Amino acid sequence: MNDIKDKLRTHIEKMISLSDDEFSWIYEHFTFQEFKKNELIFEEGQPVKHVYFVLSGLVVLSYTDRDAKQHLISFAMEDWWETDFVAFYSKSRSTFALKCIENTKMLCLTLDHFEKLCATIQKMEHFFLKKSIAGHIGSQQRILSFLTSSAKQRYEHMITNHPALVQRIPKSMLASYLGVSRETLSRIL
Amino acid sequence: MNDIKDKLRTHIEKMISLSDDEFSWIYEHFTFQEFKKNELIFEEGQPVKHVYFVLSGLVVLSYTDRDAKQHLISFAMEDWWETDFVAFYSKSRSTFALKCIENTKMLCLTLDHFEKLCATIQKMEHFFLKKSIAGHIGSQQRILSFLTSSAKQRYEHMITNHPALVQRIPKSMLASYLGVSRETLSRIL
DNA sequence: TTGAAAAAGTGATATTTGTCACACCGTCTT
DNA sequence: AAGACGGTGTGACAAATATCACTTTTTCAA
Repeated sequence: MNDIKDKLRTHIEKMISLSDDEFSWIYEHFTFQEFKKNELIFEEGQPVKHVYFVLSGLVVLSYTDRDAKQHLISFAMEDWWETDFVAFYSKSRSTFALKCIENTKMLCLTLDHFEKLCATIQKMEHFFLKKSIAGHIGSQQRILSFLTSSAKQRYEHMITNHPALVQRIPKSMLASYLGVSRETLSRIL
Repeated sequence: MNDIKDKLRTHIEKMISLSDDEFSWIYEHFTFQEFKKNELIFEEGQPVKHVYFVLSGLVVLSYTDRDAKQHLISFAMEDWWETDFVAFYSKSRSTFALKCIENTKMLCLTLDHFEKLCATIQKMEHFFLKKSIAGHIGSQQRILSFLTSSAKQRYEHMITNHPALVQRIPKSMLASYLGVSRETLSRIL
């Protein structure tokens, strides 16, 4: 249990510093959950009650279009925060699914607790602002890669920038994340 | 001048509420700047000292690749915040250029002032967190459009969701923003 | 008013990528 | 050991999009 607390604390303290009391109080607002490989955390049409902090394992956020084709929006591994942010913040139903690629341990934070943390400890609002900005910048970089790069270049970019992630996912998933067909990715290699 | 103050205040108060004193103090941290059509606000390689709040007009954030080809990352019109966020937050040099498509009036906020506002008035940190989340969600939607949609569908999506913007920019720019060639967009219409 | 520059349309062709069909391989279960 | 299944590779062909060259239209300033 203490390694879980440490993991969250170390993560938050990369950006802000907290007293023992502050951290203990913060930690009380999270719940722990464990999921097995291939298990669905939530799926399309369901309410999204939490934002998830990944302690270990790997999850993927996906969208299924009218033709039942799956599109992978993002992966989240250790130290990442993930959820369907639209559904989470507006307390509405998800347009995405969140699924485990590996056995995964997560800390879960409800919107009410998220807002309570932000309102009570300003440093936490600051922390989440920084996280959100980083997320925004990451998304902008991905958009730029769609605008400027061929499928091959996007693949090579993944290999150099996220080699650990590439090792852990089947190539068919990587293809979907990169926005190319499985077959095209196979020929690119 | 008062219409400028009102514009900013109305914008911020859509999300949080402020006393007259609070707003006046906040407003003092901004500087006003006016640019002409086609003027560069900053370009690749320059430091980015401000985040810009667009009062009126239209600007575009762009990236130029090794082949000197321009790619349009985002547009910002009235009530939008824009800058090269990487360069702004890290006080480093820009990889993007910010250019005026129309005569544009903006309010400018330095990083130091941004941080001072956030640190002093928690509501402002809350405001910027909400803005950042909205930006992140917008980027994720755009990524999803690259994953799921053809050029034609992306174009139609723009027409229905940002008709005002489409009217104000040349089709060649719209093409670049959508990630297709000018000629392909022309044939799609 | 007119001429230059910018923006937009179009035909011909090349390139990239998707789709479908099928083969191959390893793992897991029974 | 046999069969089922997921993941992957590949050939043939179709569809989408890029590129190049050129024309037409629009805009705007001298």
